[in-house]
Amino acid sequence: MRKSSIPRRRSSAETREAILLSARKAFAQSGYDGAGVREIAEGAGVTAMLVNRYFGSKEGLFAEALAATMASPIILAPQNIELAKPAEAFATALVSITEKNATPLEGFLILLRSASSTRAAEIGREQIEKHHQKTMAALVKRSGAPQRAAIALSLVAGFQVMRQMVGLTALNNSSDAVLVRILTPLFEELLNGNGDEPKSATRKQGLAMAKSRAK
Amino acid sequence: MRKSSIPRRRSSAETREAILLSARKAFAQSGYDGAGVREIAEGAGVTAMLVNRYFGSKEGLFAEALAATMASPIILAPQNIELAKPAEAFATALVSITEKNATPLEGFLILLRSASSTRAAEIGREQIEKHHQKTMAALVKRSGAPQRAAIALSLVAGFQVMRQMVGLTALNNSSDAVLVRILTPLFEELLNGNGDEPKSATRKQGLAMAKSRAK
DNA sequence: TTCATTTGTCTACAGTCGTAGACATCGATA
DNA sequence: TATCGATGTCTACGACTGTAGACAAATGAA
Repeated sequence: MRKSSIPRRRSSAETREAILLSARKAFAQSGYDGAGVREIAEGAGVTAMLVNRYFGSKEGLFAEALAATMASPIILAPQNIELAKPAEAFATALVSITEKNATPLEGFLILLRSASSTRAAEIGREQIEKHHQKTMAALVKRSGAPQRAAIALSLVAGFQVMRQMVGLTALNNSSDAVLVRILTPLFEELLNGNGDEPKSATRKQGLAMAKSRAK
Repeated sequence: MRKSSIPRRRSSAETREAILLSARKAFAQSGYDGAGVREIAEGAGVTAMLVNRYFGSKEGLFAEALAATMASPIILAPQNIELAKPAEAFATALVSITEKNATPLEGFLILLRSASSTRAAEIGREQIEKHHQKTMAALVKRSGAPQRAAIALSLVAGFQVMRQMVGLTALNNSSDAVLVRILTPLFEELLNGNGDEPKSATRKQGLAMAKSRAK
């Protein structure tokens, strides 16, 4: 029986978790090919071989790390899309999440940076489409167009890429408020849709002229 | 004197061009780390060492290949942004360019797939910001906000990533017309801007809150 | 204490990478 | 024909990679 408060040097679960955490960081930063097993292991305070002992192979580790990342609530802040002003909440969440020293949206980062590896890309697509269905369900239901949700996802991914991966100076040197102000009407347009017009009370001030053109 | 129509086995310029072309393909498909010099050389019908002879190193080859790709007119179809309906032209160009069997927007692909390598990311940022200035100059000038241009660029990049790299089914299975219809008002919003309001007095009350949140 | 199980490390191997240096071959000119 | 520069290949090296197998140490139960 385990009554001691100091188990062994480490419990199996703790080590697993430490490796997964290190793997998430490393994959997000360097991609599937770029992140080395030795480097991941060092980040978790273990040896490279132990990683393979726990996850079978690097591929297995990648699948688990990506799944864990996607499942975490940080991505897309899905709890916000039910608010009264979903577009603004969406924009604010996206901007704050991609702030300079903020934790990256690991899911997208891992996915994008690993897309060059064929096997990793397959795993990634499965994960993102599964997650995509979950988090964007409300959005799809409202607009009735999965393409709309997909394009919203594209904007989120692109913004994150340009701000966190590429590091465009125009995005890094400007205040959050400016970015939110630009992004909000975009999300509004995406959330409300323009093909079907179920709700008229939704205020879209800057959108009137945009809508007139879109037939 | 060179009167013969058959020069040598190959002229220096031809070989250079062949290597660059092969490198663009390889980098777009596999990223900086993923593409090997031997593989690139084989695609050009030469040996790996000749690549280094022409470009000094893999890093030098990457810089030139990325510059050549960015300079090619395919990316962002910049000639269209001067049309009467720039937003719609922009959306149409983006959708048609990212069609299933279309030539990928190599510039972005190379950039994104190579972002894991630190050195490659630096080169890429330089290139994209240089190109960004050129192609988006009109857009920036009109809206007066470089952030707006950067976010437009984000949307373009994200859309391309999701359609060509990730291969989201919602984007691949839908008709071009639907995608254009969704994208057009977004570009319109980005092109027209709302920070400086030249034409309409519609103000934004949602902005205050956004600004208050983003400290 | 004794012993088996868990937790972890060390060494090594086969492969790939970028690339340095020596060597080969062709084309035009003298 | 003889020669020289341009064009290109061959071999090899050191540094990496993922991971297989043998070994070590700590833990809990007997």
